[in-house]
Amino acid sequence: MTKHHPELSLLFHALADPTRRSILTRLAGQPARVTDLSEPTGLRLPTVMRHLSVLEAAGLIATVKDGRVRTCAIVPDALEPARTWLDEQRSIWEARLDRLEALAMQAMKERTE
Amino acid sequence: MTKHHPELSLLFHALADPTRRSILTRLAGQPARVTDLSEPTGLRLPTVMRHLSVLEAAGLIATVKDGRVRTCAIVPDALEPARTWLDEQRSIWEARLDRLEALAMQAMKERTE
DNA sequence: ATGATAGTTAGCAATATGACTAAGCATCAT
DNA sequence: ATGATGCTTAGTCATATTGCTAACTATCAT
Repeated sequence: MTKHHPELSLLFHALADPTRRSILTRLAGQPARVTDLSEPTGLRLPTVMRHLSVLEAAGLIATVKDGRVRTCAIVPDALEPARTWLDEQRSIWEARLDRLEALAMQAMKERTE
Repeated sequence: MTKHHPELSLLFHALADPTRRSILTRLAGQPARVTDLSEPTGLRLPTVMRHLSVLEAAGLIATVKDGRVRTCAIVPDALEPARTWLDEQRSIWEARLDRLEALAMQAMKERTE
């Protein structure tokens, strides 16, 4: 157990920044050039580039350069590992709750005997 | 749009660290003392404390001190905001895919005319 | 060929992160 | 009352993050 999941770390880290999340939601609407992403955020181009490379390293976006224009788009399935992990945890955490409940019922039962 | 979600940032940031994820899965099994969490990770107590305070700030765990022992436990619903955000994104991203698909079909249709 | 446009690279500054040691404080057991 | 135990605080260190400016490269339009 306790596996290393560098992929998950990259993903969650990428999602932890509000600027990057807003870039993602922007790209969810439609692909965009780097400059298009710079304007609404009010950030300079190099700063946006940094965020894009973090997103790309996490597999959340893909980019292609055509002439001097780089176009960025979301990678639809990229969120799956995060979702999967959250779901796994939820089921484990719920199982724990069920056990607690069972213990509580056992305790009540014993008290009435 | 483009709301600030400090809560989400804290959550994702907390989940981005493998040590913290392993602490969470450890706690999912059963509550534990700080020392119990220190041993398997091989980290010193102050380091574990730091991670615990990050987890607590994100609302992922709750701790109580009884005598000199602090007991840590997961907060079952704490992952919900993350799950909700991921689900929202997925539905938006999928809607975008549907639109792309519609466009592609339109293009094919026009080509055959 | 010149200038404007789009992106990139390099480097800086402030702050945050993640680990540690050393020392302190508050119990608990004897 | 004393020592061991469990946590806490303070302070250090190395590295990473997030923003910037300035200077560079590559393309496109004229």
